[in-house]
Amino acid sequence: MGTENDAAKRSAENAEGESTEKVSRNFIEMEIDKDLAEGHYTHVKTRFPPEPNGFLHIGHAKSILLNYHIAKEYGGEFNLRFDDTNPTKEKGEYVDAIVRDVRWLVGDDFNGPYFASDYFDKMYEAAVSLIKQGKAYVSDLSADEIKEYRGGWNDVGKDDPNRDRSVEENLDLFTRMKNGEFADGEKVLRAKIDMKAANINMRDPILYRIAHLSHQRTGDKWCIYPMYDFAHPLEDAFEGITHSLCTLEFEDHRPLYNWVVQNVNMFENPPRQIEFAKLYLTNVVTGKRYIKRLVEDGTVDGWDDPRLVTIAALRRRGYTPESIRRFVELGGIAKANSSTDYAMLEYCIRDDLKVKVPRMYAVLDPVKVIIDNYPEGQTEEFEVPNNNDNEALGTRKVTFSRELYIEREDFMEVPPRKYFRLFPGNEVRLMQAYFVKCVSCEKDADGNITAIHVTYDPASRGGNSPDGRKVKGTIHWVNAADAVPVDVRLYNNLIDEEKGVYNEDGTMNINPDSMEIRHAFVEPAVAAAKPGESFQFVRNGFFSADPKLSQPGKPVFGRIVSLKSSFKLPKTK
RNA sequence: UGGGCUAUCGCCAAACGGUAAGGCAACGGACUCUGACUCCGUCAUUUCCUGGUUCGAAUCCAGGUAGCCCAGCCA
Repeated sequence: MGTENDAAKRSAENAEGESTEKVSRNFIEMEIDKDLAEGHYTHVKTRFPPEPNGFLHIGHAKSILLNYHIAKEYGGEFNLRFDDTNPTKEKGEYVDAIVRDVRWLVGDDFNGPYFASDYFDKMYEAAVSLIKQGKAYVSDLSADEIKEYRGGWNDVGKDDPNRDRSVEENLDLFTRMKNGEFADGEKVLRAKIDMKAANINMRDPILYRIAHLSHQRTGDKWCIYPMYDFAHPLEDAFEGITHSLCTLEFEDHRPLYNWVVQNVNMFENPPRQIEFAKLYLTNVVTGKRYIKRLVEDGTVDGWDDPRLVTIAALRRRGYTPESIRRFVELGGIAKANSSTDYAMLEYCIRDDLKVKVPRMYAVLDPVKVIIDNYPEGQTEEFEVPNNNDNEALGTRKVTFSRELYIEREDFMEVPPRKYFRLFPGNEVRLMQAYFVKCVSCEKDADGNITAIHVTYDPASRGGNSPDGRKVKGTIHWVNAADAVPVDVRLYNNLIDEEKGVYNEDGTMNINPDSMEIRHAFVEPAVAAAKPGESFQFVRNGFFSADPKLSQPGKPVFGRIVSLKSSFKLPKTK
């Protein structure tokens, strides 16, 4: 009966991957094939290297899964490594959140987590090696001066006045930087490359800066911290990464990446960086500072608000790791900037949950139905399948009696053409129960429908009439006597899609109606849901008991995704 | 305006000189105890544009055009 679909079970299945036959190889696979064929590498090792400065979102899922699948495909390894080289931005709590997200997506099938900060000693040695080779020097220039000396796109840079310091002096100065003899910003270590390079990254990039800050993991051991462009290639190389997959904005950094791994003289077979396009979704907020603002101003109730597309939010909403993997897989890997339609994500979760979860009855906007010719006080039970497309999900009993609830939108006093549901004189099937025919309705003083009167055909018990009579409409219902009231949240896009996400002035176009709360009636089996448990509410979509909102014995449901529908009610009111 | 990258259906995306895959979306229709699912069908004579090479070009060449990224002691 119960569906024990918990994260642990999902994770355990993660490693297998879907059996989707791929028609062609992406450009990264082709590059790796070539590397292997030409003998540049004998194996493959990848990594996902987040900075622990915020929550991961759907875009990161692409990176995680790409790196993971590439490694698995070639029988290689996959590392999770935190790029924690800047203590001003990083927090330990993000480490835990990120590990949880990665684990949710790929299970325990990764090495690590490792930390860039664990390599600080070796990075320091690498810097010393560059200094000794005359390839790095300590600069006295201020940040502003360095910026000025670097020059712009249309001109070349000027040499740093300290560029030709002796090795001895550089060694001494760098040691003293490390020892804390200088204040923040007073000195930096720069690579000696080419101030005239067209690629600005190569104009003597900064390797180390001074920051008298306590680091999450290394405490006060260091007051100098390596810059990304120096640290990252080294981290990759230290770990024996072969293919360092990153996003397009780092293309300009690749020459520097190569310069570092080649010039520190520590690696005989250094890694190679390959860039791919980020995954963007249409009309969603992924920017950390924007999400932060939404959290802070209370527009959403945290980084895992189900309307967000952080991995934590998707998980809370009821998305499965399988659906995310499928989504990423369908999107493919390429170098063209693109924005995937949100409908693709919705397709993936519907497709995944379709046969996985039970299909039950929940009436989101209830109106009472009275079966005039059904004996008062009589009750009967129907045994109904939990999922017509998955017998393994078993059956359950639903009780039926004279008074029921149905959806308000399943009745119309004056129906438009092609309306198959209940209206005076029309007969419909109450799902799995009986045919009923509408006789009348009651209204309050304002004209609102308060009850609908029908008669039932006892011969149609179970939902079919022995005389072969057909009905065009089948509607779901719950028994008024034992239906359980629960709150159900319907989500709409957080963003006003007409206007797009961002405005020129940095504000966002928030949809004021991104959440509707419905006081619904559900059948008892649904009310017994455990947090995180998902269902299809027949004709209403897929729903999950929100783990953050649900209390023991009192679930609060959120809609993961609606069902597709080709039915459009003509405009009324 | 210098450097880097990218342009193939509404949205992703294959095709690697041999005559435009596939998915999502959409739209028809069949089926249906979910207006869902499923199933069938439609959906690029043309690949940003203009020339050129070739028996043959989305693929090669030349010249344009458009978009994205880069001037942090962020990653």
